[in-house]
Amino acid sequence: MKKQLIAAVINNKDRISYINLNEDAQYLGWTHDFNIIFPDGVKMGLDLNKEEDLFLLFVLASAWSRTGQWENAAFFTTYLKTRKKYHRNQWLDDDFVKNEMAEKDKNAAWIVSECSGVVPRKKVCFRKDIYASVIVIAKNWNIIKEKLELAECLNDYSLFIDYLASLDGLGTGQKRMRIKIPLILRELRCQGIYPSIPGEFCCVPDERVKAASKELGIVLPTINSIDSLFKASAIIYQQFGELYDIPLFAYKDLQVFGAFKTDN
DNA sequence: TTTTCGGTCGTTCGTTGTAA
DNA sequence: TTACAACGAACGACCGAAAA
Repeated sequence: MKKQLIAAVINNKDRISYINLNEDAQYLGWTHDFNIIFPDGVKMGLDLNKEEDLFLLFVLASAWSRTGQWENAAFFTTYLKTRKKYHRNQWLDDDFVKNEMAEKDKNAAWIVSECSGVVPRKKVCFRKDIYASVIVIAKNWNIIKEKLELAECLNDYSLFIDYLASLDGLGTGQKRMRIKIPLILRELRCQGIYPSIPGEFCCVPDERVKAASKELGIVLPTINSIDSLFKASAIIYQQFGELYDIPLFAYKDLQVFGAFKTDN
């Protein structure tokens, strides 16, 4: 069953936007290529060597750390990238943020109409509460970078994880970000920025992934702490290795395509 | 007919409480 | 301590009714 799922992922890499595999079926990361294409033909992606794109990675993770379809977070990040709204100073300016919030619906409609590649399943919406989170990232940006570098130096990523998980307001309201922290680590690992990040830290056990795990009989702990989060991540990594959580995330989409059938 | 409004439902989190 | 279920927050999606 697991082998069939992995085979389905590899065989359908060109049909599903977020399955970014190279010729050797090596996973390149979600942000390597969003498969969202700008009118000038340029493809949306993040180059995490660049500071502004690294900033957007955190924005993506925080935006994704909320209810709603993943396309919302992806298009929000795409919008910020194409309009060059990825400098921390912009987000420390109240008027800039107010203006962004006031025009969020217009901007969401605009970016979807401009781009091709990914067809959102539902109407794309920029949630009004993500703006406060971008401000939190901007305010703490220098420390975030320091913690990341320190973690790499000491080869102890729990320093970075614990810090990020302690920041109020990266989730909805004053809540913290948790479930998408492994996404940040995975992208940094996949793009070779910090290759020493253990793969066990890199799998996201979100609702889609948990539901697929359950159907496949992969038992994950209930996630209500950093500890249980990374326990779940490690189990997924054990199962799918360098494909991380992608097979589980893609499970339902592959079934819809008829690319993967369950026996029962 | 088209647009706006209002209420309900669904979702995906993080947190809290409880029992093993 | 650890594991798990239940809860509540914070939205958006959806749909039908009312207004324009």
